Amino acid sequence: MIRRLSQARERGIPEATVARLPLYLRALNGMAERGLATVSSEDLAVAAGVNSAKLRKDLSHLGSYGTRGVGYDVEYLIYQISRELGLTQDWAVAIVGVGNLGRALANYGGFVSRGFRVAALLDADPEVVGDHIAGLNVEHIDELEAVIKRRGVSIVVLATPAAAAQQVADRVIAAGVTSILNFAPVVLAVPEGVDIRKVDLSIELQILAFHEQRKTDRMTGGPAMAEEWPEAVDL
Amino acid sequence: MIRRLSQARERGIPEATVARLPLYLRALNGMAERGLATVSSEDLAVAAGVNSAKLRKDLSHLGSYGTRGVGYDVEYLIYQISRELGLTQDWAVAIVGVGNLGRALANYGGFVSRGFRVAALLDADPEVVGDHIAGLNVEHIDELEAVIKRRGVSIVVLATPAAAAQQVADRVIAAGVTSILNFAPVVLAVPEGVDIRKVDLSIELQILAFHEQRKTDRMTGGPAMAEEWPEAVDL
DNA sequence: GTCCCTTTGTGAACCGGTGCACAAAGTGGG
DNA sequence: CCCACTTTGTGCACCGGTTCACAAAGGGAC
Repeated sequence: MIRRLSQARERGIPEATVARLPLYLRALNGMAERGLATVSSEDLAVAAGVNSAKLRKDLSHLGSYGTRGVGYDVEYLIYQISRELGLTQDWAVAIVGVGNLGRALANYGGFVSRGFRVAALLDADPEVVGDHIAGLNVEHIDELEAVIKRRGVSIVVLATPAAAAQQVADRVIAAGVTSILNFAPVVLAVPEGVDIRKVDLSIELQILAFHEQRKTDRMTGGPAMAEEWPEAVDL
Repeated sequence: MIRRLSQARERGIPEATVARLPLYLRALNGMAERGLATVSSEDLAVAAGVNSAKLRKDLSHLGSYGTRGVGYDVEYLIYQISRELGLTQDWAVAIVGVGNLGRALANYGGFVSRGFRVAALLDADPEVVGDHIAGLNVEHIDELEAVIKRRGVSIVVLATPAAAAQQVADRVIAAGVTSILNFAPVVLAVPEGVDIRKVDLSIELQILAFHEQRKTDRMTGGPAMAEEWPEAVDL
């Protein structure tokens, strides 16, 4: 029988909460560095840029780690969030595609600091295979399955051209990887049980452009008047 | 009085819809290249990786651009979405911070193709100022306000170290920019009316790690047992 | 021990977004 | 012209997530 912990810590933390935990963690680390021992939900919420009720509800999903009238113990909360996110273990990450972006990712400091270790760099271009980047030797894509197995890679970052992404994804999934961070501008088709997260630089800019256009429209006059589409009426 | 358009095209497209429009646009461009004249909501939905009812509802927010029994005219829909997103005009983007990431962004092809033009690169490090990257001369951060004004920059991409991001943000906002894409791992404080979008590589990985941990936990046995926290009971 | 102050944890209303399911609208064949 | 078929556009029920507001819990002073 499983020992019942302090309280209702069911399996199943809301996705929206999971996405904010790293934010809280970062804020807490800053506070720990500045020597704060405890922090209130209000202060932590401000530091993380969210509302304090939301923060408390988020933390309540992990357990009851605060003290009423006092706040949260910074170190203890850091430990709890880290453990929940799985950052107390070390994750081997492989980056496939060593173009400009892949290189930037390989050199990005934010990974190492959080339990992530870039364990391999792979590329199809014989020109870059053999290069040394961020202390790693770039290996040929043919080695993909072997490298994943040998180094215990469990997360793969795709920084390949769009055309190659699906086929690389298929291979890493066949090799047993179930977590992929995709920077290629394509919608990947993956089987049930594989987690994909997508980062798309151009989409982010397009969303900004939409709002920017709205703002300047509002300045200059009526909505959607200046650039009327003439053939719209005939539809 | 404003001429009433075909139908209920109120100001205010749901945020979730806006975030998907670029996805549809990309899928449509692929179809246009392959010579398709029309497409059904079902086919377009599959290509964009969403459900077809959602797609139809999204498009209905722009207007009634489909033909029942037939589908959507590919070219016409591309035009409508582009116009709605503001991609029919040309946006001057400045990238601040020319480290690994800034360089990768400057060379990223996905920007230019969509009405975005990298109009300036800026950095504080005298070592990189004067370098030529992606056909542009890297300018000193002291020139920030002048460059923004002179080149009509309306969107700024922050690729600086975390410590510098807030202060650069303050300056670009003071210079009149109201749209910022932030890659620095900090929560920026900005006044009302300024749009910030944040891309955080390390957060994405942490979310993947969370799910990956869940998956492997489920394999190996009980939830959260192997790594029990011994001091939890004393709280 | 009692009272007052602070801050957590959460019930409940609310809100935006999703997906089903179907009526309305259009096409094409005979 | 009419009927059978296709596909859009949307009303409605549902769901996850946010926010408010407050009771419960702990700390500290006296």
